[in-house]
Amino acid sequence: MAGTSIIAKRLQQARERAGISSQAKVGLLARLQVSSVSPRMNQYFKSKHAPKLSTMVLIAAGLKTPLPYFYCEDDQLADLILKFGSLDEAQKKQLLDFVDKL
Amino acid sequence: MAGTSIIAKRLQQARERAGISSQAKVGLLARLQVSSVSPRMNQYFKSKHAPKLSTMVLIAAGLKTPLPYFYCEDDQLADLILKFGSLDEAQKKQLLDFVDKL
DNA sequence: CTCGATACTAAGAAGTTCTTAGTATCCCGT
DNA sequence: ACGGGATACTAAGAACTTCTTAGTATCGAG
Repeated sequence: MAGTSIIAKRLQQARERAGISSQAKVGLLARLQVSSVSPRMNQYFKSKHAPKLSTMVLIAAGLKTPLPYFYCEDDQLADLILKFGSLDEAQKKQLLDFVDKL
Repeated sequence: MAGTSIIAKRLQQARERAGISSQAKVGLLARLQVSSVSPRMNQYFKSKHAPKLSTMVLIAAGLKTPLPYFYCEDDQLADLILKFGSLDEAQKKQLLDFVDKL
């Protein structure tokens, strides 16, 4: 049984944000094997099992969401990670400058 | 065999930052079983195996480093995650306000 | 060169996820 | 109300991964 449920919570949020109509379709975007994608994704969404890292990399790519987002318990930091991913290079630099001056 | 080597790279950086003299001692801080901590940690540092999530949670706590840091490929974002962890609540709020205005 | 500490490896034991084969539930159209 | 399709969910064994044991290798200090 999976220890924490960080991944399940973030998967659900990312799915909602992307407006994906089923758990299984999240797995299909990650190019997981069609025949088992539905129970497998359900196991992740219900945190019955934790996906191994290489699987989580595929899912993160499929959802176009930074990998560390799915391992982040802190909601504020999760939000920051998400927004960082949408910035252009100049904005990223600005943000890093700002944090150094705090 | 482990897919990526994100974790290994971040473990090494966190270890150096904390000034810990051996791979095994990182595992001891995480309260891993003494008898197998040395090969086990070596497997993580060399990315022969990937620690399961519940183990990585312990290691992150032992190193007083945010968990998502160890799953972050992007160096800029890794840096941001690290620094976010050291801010007080007021500073975190300032940072989140700033990113929204970008 | 020897010692202690650290790094590393192979291979089987132990534990986990992944697949198969379903059932359950929800919602919509008739 | 009923049937059908889509989605959600579960048990249990197959397949695969990590974890443990039992070492060897390497490095630096004395």
